[in-house]
Amino acid sequence: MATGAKDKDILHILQKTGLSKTPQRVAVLNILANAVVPVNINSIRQALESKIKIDRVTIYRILSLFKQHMIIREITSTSGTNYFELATIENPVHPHFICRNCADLSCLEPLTFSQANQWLTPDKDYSIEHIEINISGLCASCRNATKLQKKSGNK
Amino acid sequence: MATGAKDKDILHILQKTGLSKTPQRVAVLNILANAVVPVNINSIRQALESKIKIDRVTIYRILSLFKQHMIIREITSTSGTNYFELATIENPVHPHFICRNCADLSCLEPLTFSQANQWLTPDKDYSIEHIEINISGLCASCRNATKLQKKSGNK
DNA sequence: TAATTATTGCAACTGAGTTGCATTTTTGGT
DNA sequence: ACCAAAAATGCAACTCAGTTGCAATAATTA
Repeated sequence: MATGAKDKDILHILQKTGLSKTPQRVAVLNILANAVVPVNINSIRQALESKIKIDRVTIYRILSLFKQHMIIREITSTSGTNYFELATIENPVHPHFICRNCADLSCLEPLTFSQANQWLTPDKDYSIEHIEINISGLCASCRNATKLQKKSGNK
Repeated sequence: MATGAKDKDILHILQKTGLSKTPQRVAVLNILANAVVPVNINSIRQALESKIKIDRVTIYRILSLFKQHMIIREITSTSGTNYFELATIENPVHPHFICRNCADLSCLEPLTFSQANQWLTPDKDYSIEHIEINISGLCASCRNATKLQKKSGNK
């Protein structure tokens, strides 16, 4: 996202959803709103440990709450921990790329829900609520690093 | 898949990849080859506990090995545990549907790797090796159950 | 068949995510 | 601004998936 969201915007989001605006929630939402790439719990903790007292359980609960209220989306990753990103109209559902080497997660070109929905719905016995597209391989930097390693003859 | 794979086919797969054919590997591969839907470790354990002595660590190691040798694909699920399915030409990469209520996983219409690749590749700095599309919502039976609950006034 | 190599089982561990409960903080009415 | 009720947080302890080290066992080969 990296929209440079201001505190005013953050408070507005919480107010709109009827959630009480505790320092912890504001802080977590701040991180999510200013994140360039989706973040996992560890990076949230790390970013907050110098700024505010917050327990990891609290972060889990806040993220769960935000997800319930559709403020954020959860991205299932193969790397063991899940990632989160702000769910706004400006940031629609899109595929993600996960490097199998460094486990870095990045966003790919967005597609609208209805596009994806239409594309892969043969029948409609079930109801589609969430589409998640995860792509893995090697990111540019890991790819180059691998090439260099091969050239220099390292393992 | 449910291709009704015979023991002969199973042994052939192992032989082709140069893996030694231990009873444990044959047993696990048998389950995967005859599974109608992708299976997780727990269902593999359950299916095998009356047939053969096998430790859960061994199952993890066998699955990891099969994945390395491209015999199977791993499906990341939001339900906490991952699923596995046979990776054959007859069973190409395809989206999966996970019910948010009962966590049942089922397969949707397949799409070729190149279709998906072409569709969502804006640039090619990174190298795509694996595409995973997970869709969640309510499956037909959970959807109906929910409707019934609402009608009868239960929570 | 013996020796080498690979595989399995067991125990113990790590790390993500959850739960119960006491304490603290918000909130809403006065 | 204050106080009671309700909600949120912190802490400890837990569950469960997946991993690691190592000794015991089974498969391969010569």
